[in-house]
This record gives sequence, structure tokens and C-alpha cells, in this order.
Amino acid sequence: MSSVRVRFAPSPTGFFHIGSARTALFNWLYARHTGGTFILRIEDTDKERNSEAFLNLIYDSLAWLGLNWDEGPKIGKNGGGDFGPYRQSERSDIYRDYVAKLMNAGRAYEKDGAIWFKLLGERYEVFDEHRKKTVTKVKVPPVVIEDRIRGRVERLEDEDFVIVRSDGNPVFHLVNVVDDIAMQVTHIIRGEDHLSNTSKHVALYEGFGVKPPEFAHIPLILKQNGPGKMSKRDQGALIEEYQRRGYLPEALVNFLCLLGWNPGDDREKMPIDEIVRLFDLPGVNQSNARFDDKKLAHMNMAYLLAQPAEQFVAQAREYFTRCEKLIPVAPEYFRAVMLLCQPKVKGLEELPAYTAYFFTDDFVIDQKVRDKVMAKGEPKARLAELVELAKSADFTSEATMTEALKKLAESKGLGFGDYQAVARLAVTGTNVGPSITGIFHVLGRERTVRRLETCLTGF
RNA sequence: GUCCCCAUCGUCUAGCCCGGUCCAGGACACCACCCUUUCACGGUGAGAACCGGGGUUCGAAUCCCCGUGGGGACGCCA
Repeated sequence: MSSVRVRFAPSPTGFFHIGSARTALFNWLYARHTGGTFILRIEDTDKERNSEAFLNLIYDSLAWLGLNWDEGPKIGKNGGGDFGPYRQSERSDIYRDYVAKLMNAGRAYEKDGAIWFKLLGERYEVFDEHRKKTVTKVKVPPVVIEDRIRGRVERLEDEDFVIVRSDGNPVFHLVNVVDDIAMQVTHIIRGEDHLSNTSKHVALYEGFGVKPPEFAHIPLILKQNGPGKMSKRDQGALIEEYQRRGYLPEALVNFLCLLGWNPGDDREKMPIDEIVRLFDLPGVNQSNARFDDKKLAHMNMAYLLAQPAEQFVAQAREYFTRCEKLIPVAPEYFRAVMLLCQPKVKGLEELPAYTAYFFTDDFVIDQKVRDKVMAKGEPKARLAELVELAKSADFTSEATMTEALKKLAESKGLGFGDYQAVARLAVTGTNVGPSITGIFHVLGRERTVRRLETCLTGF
């Protein structure tokens, strides 16, 4: 195990979204790539907005994405570690000690009931037009941030800032830095929105007399439509939504890592082991990336298509169960239906509607399609021929059905196409779906005959 | 308003660090054609970009400066 220690430090104050997931992912990838340690730390110092439900959502989402943590709150196989507790709400004593250190060193003072971090330098007052008030500034040299992705960044941090609120609770900047020191974090990989906080953090490290860790500020994910970064309120922003809709986590992870990182060549679909092997900080981009749900859907389809048969069936079953669409049928029948449709759908969420007619005779008939099919050729005659065929044909496999239907068409001097549309309408009610002979085979003789006859009778 | 970051097809991006092999490559999306049993998948092809202006250089997508545009931060939120 290398000495690299990275952390993902979410706060349970809202839904877990794409941006957080990618920050977690990049940290996880870096830890796995370097053989280091991935720490999960819960930044729950905002008592007003914390919720246990959001906390559980973080655990669930990370687990679903496969981002296991080595140290952190102990959940299942994850967690534990020598630097706990890993919830900031349980670390008050530690913060108190560190604040005392600053006080003793003359680097913190009390004002208005709060504790402020003290910058070293000559003080002067100035009126801030934007904030409409007079503020005390300190003459200090700019803070230098050596960022692994941005390079050298300079920023002036010239005002004292609050580190402990008047209610006694420490603020983000303080606890973030204290915990990173206490947990011996070596690399801080976080969103670029934190870049301007970093000058405060570097000042605090200096105040504690500790060399800051490596910083790596990754680009932000921009919302698909409209301006600005993606937030939890945006369309498609929530991880739980993808989970609910039956997206494959591998696909989402693969898509996410390509937002702001690339392997340096044209490869896109890669197994996670390969991504771990290739991922490194120099490969991370500097510019923000716009979220594209079409590309994600495509990635999901690619993964679905490549799924081994039994795994796909299991996933389909789980999805049907979860959204209460599972109709009690023989497992072999369910399996046959799913495998017939696997190459046809873009996602698991399409499956229930796409396969509905396999599970009920009372399926919806698309009237537009019906009118169209019935208006062309001699659908009634074809239907009658199909009924006879279905009564006698060999339903053993899709191939035997195809053979039988081809033979019928040939004997009438017609083509496969002359039967396909009307047959499909009769047994499925639509004009889209898998191979019609595949449907016959899966449906079996009894159902096929019944549906063809019903349609014929309905003329 | 101040400060910080960024800038290649509509989108994600390769190329940029180490200037010439780039009249800029791939993927998604879009369009056409092929395959075909409908719809997809797949295959082939088309259209589509170096933000603008200055410099440096024999030569710049690549280096420098300015402008513009995009993003972020300016809380006793995280």
C-alpha cells in the first residue's frame, strides 16, 4: 500500500448528485491507481441542514457505484480505520484542541462571540462597495497554491475569517483543514469551485505550521441546458434517479470518468480495472464539461448489450420486481422473453413496456398501426394462412419458425414481408419489436394461435 | 463590482507541455446509404471546430500578450 491518502468529504445536506459522484470517483480512482487509501468523511457540521436520510443516500449511492471506502463510517464491508471518528459531528474535541493551538500561538482571536483566524501583517480599513460595509484588511503576500491540475495559482487572502461560529460550531474551512491534517490526507482532489477557498485553507495550514497536501482541482460538470454548473435540482442530476431507472452503474461510472478525464487515446468503453490502471492526475482536463444524457444512454446500451445472458436476465428480473411490473410466469419464460429483447433496448427501463404483450393477452393495440397494416395487401388472407401455419408448425426454436414461415411465403409466391407486419400486429399490437418468428417461438403455439385467431375474428 | 480558473466540431474529447507528420483524429447526436422481417444493433459515408486580434518564428491549434466569451468564488453554508 502506497502512502497516498485521499478523501471524499460530502455533507449530508441534499441529494447525492452527478458532480459529487464524479468527485468521489476521481478520488477513488486515484487511491486505487496508486494503491493508496480512500477515506470517506462526513462533513455534517451544519446542524440545520443535515439529515440522516441524505446520509444514507450517500452510503447507498457510493455502494451502488462500487466506490468502496477503506476508512470511514463503518457500513457493511467498508469503513473503520485508525483516524476516526469519520463524522465531523463526532470530532468536536479534536477541533477544540486545534483551535486552542491557534489561540495559544496568537493566530486566532474572539470577536462578536465567534473565533477568527488571524492573518499576519499590517491592518487597514477599507470600504467594500460590493458588500456595502467597511472591512479590515491585512497586508499579506498572495497565497501560492501549487495545483496538480491548474499549475501555480496565486490568490490574495487578506481578511481574517471566522473559524468557529458564535454558537460554538466550527465552520467548514477549519474542520476541513483540521481533518485533512489529522487524517494525514496527502492529496485533496475536489471540484474547482473550491479553488478560491484554497487560499484560506493554505493560510490555515501555515497557521498550524503544517505543509499543505497536494491540491488537484478538477473541472466542474455544467448543466445540459442553460448556463451554470449542474446542481441537484437539474434534470438528470441525481444518482438515485439512474439507480431507479435501471442504469448499469458500470456504464454510469465509465461515462462519468470521461467527463474531465480521458486515457489519452480514443478509447471510451473500458472495464473499471483498465480505468484504474490508466487514471492519473495529469490526464485530468482543465476545462468544464457539459453533461450529455444521450451519450450516457449510449454508454448504458453498450454495457447492456455486452452483458452475459444470465446476468442480464437477473438484472431485468430485479428491475421488474423493483418497479412492480413482474407478472408471475415461469422463470424460463421470463428468461426467454428478456434474452429475445436484450439486443433491442437501450436500457432496462424500456423493458416493461417493450415486453408487455408477452405477459398478457390483453395488450394494447395501436390503432394507427392497425389501420395501416389492414389497408395494405390482403391481411385477412395472410392471417388465415398464419393461423393454419401456427397450428401445424414446429415451435421448437426461432430457426424452425423462420423456416416454416419462409416455406409458407414461398408456396404462395409471396415474401416474408407480406406476413411480418400483420403477424406482428396480431400477436403484439404494434409494428416494432424483436424478430416475429422469435416472438412466435417464445409465445408458443397456444398463445400464438389464439392471438392470430382473435385478430382474424375481429375483421 | 473584485478575485480566481478555463477556451478544438452542437456535445465529450485527441493533438498543445517537447511549434512543422493536422487543409485537425475519435465518440455521442444529426443526415444519407447499406444490412434487414418491423424497430433497433451493426457497417459505410456526409456535414460539422482550432473564439477574435496582436506578437514571437522560416513556420503556431500548439509559445506570449490583450480582448471577448464561459465557469467559479466572494456567508458566523459546505
